[in-house]
Amino acid sequence: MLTIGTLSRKTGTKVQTVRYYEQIGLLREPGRTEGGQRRYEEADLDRLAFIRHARQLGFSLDAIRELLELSDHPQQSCADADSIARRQLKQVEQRLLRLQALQKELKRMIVECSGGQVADCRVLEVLRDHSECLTAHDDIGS
Amino acid sequence: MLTIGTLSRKTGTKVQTVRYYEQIGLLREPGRTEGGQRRYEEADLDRLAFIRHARQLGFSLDAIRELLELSDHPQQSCADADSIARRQLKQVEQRLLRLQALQKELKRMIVECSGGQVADCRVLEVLRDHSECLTAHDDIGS
DNA sequence: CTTGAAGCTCTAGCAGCTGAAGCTTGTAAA
DNA sequence: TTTACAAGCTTCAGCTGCTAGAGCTTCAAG
Repeated sequence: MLTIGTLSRKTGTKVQTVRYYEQIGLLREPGRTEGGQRRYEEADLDRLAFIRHARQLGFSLDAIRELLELSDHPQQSCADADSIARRQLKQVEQRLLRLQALQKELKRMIVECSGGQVADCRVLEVLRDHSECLTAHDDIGS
Repeated sequence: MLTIGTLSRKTGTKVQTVRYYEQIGLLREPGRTEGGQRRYEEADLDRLAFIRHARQLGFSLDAIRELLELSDHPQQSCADADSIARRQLKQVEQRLLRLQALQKELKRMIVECSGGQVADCRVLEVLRDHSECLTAHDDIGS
């Protein structure tokens, strides 16, 4: 019999977020006290921990839904879970490439301006003139 | 006299997005034809290009607002622009670290499951058991 | 003069939460 | 047993940065 607050504390999830997960169907509707407060079981804690862990690894809620679906049916082939993880890895690697490009660009922008005026500011200059850009960055970095 | 479509094409911004930038005050309200269609000048194109470029470098719209504010007042010291860029770089570097950790973790998760069943799936196992995690990842990776 | 692309406004929706208002319940100490 | 107050509840709105769609009007070329 765990309160929502306990779940929240044990998993580092905000109380509202727990309720939100219930609302979107990631967590089941738990039992209630007579007064209407939620009371959870250990299994709910595990499930929430699973969700949070997956979120920390960057999985979307939809991907997590799939993963939970899979782990609820242990007979199936695990190829699906594997492919979800691979998809995820691919995304992460793409983001890494983009961020590395941005890092390079930003470092290049930041030169000592030691009291100079905005008119001569390298930072603004680089932003103003895309052609100065070393890196082809055509997508919005997230 | 540029149409919104021209601006859109030249900067790779969706038409809706241009109107959105106007709505939130990043772009000025342009002149209109008698029929009510927007007509822009070259300066608007430059400003939009600046905005898009900054977005591509990962600056938030708020940061961009500040940068535009600065570049509109060329007398000022450029220390502010520099510090915005540095802040941005710091953020990028933090994200990089996180993503690198995630990449490591995901790679570790993905082992050949060669037709195995979900019950033995490493991917799900790792997600289920946080303690298997090599990396301390306590924040949500975006 | 007609056609069709491109423009317009307005509204709603996406992910993934988060905060606040205003109320009720649970629990532990006095 | 009463009372105080933390923690729960629901509902709604808002965040970022767009994007899509409905349903209409305007512009420009042929």
